Amino acid sequence: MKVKLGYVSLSLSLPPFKTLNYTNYQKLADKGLDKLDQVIIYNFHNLREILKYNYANEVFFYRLNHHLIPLATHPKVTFDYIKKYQKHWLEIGILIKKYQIRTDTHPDQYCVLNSPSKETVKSSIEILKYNQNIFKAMKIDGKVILHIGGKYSSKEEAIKRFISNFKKLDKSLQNIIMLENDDKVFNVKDVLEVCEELKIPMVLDYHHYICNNENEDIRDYLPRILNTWKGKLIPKMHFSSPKSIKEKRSHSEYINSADFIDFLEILKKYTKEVDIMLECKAKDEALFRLIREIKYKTNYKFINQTTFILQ
DNA sequence: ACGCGTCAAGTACTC
DNA sequence: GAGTACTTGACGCGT
Repeated sequence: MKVKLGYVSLSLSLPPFKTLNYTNYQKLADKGLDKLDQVIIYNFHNLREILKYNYANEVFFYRLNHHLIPLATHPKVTFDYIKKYQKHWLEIGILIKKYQIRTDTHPDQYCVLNSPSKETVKSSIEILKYNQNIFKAMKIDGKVILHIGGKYSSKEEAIKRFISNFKKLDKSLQNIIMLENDDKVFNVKDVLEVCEELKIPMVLDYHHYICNNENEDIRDYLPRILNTWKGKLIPKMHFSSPKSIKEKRSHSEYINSADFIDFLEILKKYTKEVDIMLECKAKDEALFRLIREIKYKTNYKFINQTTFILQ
């Protein structure tokens, strides 16, 4: 099995992205849009640096920070974040393609497609379109990873609403969405069934599976999960370690390498290839530490810094 | 330079 | 009912 590892959003070796929230934007009055422009230009620069850093360190799997363009989907702030920055988008897109970095996005908790509130669904669709727009502007095949959403007292109804709202989306939007099991409500079985019905890929989050399961054996589900990727893309999964036994839902700074290796040893019976996104507080440092430990503990054959093969 | 309150938005949980 | 966690913690203000 060939395994490629990735990390999320920020490198600890590089500066963070800048933001501008609505309150501060308003305080700036007519200078608000100028400030926003400065932040956006800075973030483009920062993202280019991160991509170069990834390439230099042979990281080929990366999740974009979705606050690259602050206030992009705010209902009261309208500005052109595509055409005006076309040159920047293309530059970023060219880097991503040149470096062959698999890139995805993961909206935050406000993107809830199955909400009973029409307004919430509407703004969630706006968030999805933002993601679609930026992928288009970069001319890359990015994907958005979503959760099913809230439970609202009935899981069944909540799932039905998700499916119904999903089917109402433009086909082009449907095509970029993948679903991930969450740590509280929608477990592996729930999400798998939805993915099978909608014929979209399922991103298995192993940490969420540990937090939220009905004592099912993951081995029983892996063939079906991997089947949702057949003929589409290399399967993608998420892995992280719990902060502590007490705070098991929180992400730890680093990956527990023994758990990770155990997981790989299970997984290798089911797929020839997988891309695994590590979700750790220590970001790329967690990735590099995990690699050091894997090299020490196993005889996996490394193709490059972050890609290896296990028999 | 640093600490603290705040931030557009949803949902679910604890106290 | 208020506070908090989720997440990508960053910004601005007061000291």
